[in-house]
Amino acid sequence: MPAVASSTARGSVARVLIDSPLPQLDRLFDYAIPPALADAVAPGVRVTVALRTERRLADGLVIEVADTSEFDGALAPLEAVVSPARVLAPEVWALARRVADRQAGGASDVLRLAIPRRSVAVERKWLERGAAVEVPKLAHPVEGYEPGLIEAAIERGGRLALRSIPGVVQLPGGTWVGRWALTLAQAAVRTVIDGKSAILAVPDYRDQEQVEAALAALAPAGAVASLDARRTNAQRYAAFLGCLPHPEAGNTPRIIVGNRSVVYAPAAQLGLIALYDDGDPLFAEPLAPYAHARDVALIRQEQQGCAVVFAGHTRSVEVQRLIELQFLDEVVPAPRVTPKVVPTAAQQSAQRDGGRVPSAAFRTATEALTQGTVLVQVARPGYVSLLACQRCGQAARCTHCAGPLQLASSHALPSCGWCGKLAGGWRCSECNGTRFRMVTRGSARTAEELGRAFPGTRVIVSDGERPVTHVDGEPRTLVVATRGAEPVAAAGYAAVILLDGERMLQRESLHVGDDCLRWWSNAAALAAPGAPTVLVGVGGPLAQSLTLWQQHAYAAAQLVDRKALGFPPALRVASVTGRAPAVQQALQALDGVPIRDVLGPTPVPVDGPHQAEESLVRAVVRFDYGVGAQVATTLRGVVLRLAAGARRPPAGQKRRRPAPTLRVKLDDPEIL
DNA sequence: AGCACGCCGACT
DNA sequence: GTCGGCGTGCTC
Repeated sequence: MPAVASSTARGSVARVLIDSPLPQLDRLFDYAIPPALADAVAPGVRVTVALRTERRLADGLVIEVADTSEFDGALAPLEAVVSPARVLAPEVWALARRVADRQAGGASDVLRLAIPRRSVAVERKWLERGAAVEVPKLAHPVEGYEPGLIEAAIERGGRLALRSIPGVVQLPGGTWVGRWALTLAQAAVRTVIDGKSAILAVPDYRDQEQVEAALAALAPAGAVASLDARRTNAQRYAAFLGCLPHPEAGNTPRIIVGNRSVVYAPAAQLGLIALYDDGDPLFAEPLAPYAHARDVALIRQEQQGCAVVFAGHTRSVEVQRLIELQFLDEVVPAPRVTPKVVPTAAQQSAQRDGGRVPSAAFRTATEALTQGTVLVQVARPGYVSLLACQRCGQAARCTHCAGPLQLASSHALPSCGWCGKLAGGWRCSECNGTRFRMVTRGSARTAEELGRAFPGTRVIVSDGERPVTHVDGEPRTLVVATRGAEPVAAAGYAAVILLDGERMLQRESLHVGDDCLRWWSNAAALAAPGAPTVLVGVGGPLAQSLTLWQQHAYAAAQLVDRKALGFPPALRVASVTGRAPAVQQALQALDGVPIRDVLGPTPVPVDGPHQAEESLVRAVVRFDYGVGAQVATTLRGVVLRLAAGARRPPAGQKRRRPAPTLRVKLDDPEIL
């Protein structure tokens, strides 16, 4: 390759991050800027560079333009500048680097979430025309809280845990949205009027639609950008470019709405990041390095001094911890709004509904149906379902205790719901059949049953597959929705029946309680003022925190438990998965680090069509927040060393994809 | 990941 | 002699 001597001319060196998931390449490489490209090279532009040979080209991003290089060797020249768009803002780079370091991962993997794939046509249009950005003229106070409190926090870059106001509200256009969405929109509008951008992150697109509707009522369309994964890449890229400072138009504050990855958006003059319902598992990034949007928001708050707001009807244990550390300030609605929630026992069901609705809930629903629409929340027809003999339909029973057999997941052995024994060689007691059939009571079945129980009623089903976003709220209408798929009813529901509480609680997970409370609270928040919410068949502290609308009390109690057990978020965890020697090496490397303890290594159950030969083990490391950085860098070092030594199997052998030698996952919510 | 470099066995 | 096998190591 034509080597260029280390140059000392002004701005002649480009520091480039190579777009690669390889840990060995997760650092900056210096390239000489050929005079022909000097005008086009700037921090944040996409480039192509030669890697080791002229023929091997890689994509990269210019991080910095410098005068000299530390590299003692001849710098290779930049191959080309892909486009003049500066897609990586300096502050987003700083964020990505910090997030990657914290998660023991690579910055390129983080940037994949921050920068959409390039679309040439979209980019050309943007460069030619720019984006018409309008700023709302009228400031709206953030209503329903102590006047000026939230506005002041936004201005000073404060950190808030905001209890959302339950209920629904009608927007000037006529649409009804959750009251929480209006709060976020008002806060965001206030932020742009102050000359700063706002990022609003929501779990899914149905939440996003509500926020967008609320924003449409308060701000001109040009002030809002939507960056969700549901759009085509071209649409996302167009919205993304719209947030960037335009070469001619300059940068204007925006309101940027999206799902978990919107926390990386290139917001000009960032003033506010708000997350709604941060306990929703959708905020946990499933791609390496698995950074949670909540953590990213907190890092960005620290780096950029913007305000951060965690809003919702429930309180995640993580946010509760931050409140107790006085890192977040708690803000409650003023005046307080409390839905009317009544718990009821599961027994004494009415006859015609398939035995599902207790009489108290039945009476409530019957009465409410004359007034308006009633919401019935049911569990998802998931895997906590009962089993029956495939041949004769007889319910499958445990051979030891005659309890009902269940499936915990798609590929688990059936087990007894009472004694937990695995049902290995099960045979039907009636017909000696050996195969199962799942008996689920999904939303459709429930709808059918309820239709019979409430004659003359229109039944609308909303579930994950066919979600309904809005219903008109007319009387004699029953909405059967799986948890999380509840439509917004005009003027709010006349009653909300939370039907499958008991079944939802059967899932085994560290945070079933938190999840259930979140599902129930979000449904209860859709009720009309004064309309009853009936929680069926659940008692205890969980039911109490819902009926008193004091979800924070449950979170506080949970945190006490987690502290006692040494579970997150009382401390942090890292899971290390790989073949036994690799995991061993990782644990040895942690020898000098003051971690709490190590659980395992234990064999990882092999799922899917993988060969059992590649048996993997996993160890879980527990440590205090203070040593997080040390743990992350240590584990990253091991990943790096192993990556260097990793070799593919001898040629000619079957071509299986080489599993990553070591997978490190920090703060995995599914752990333990 | 790729790709080149390097150090041992069969060859025109 | 040297062509080319694939184990090793690096990428400005």
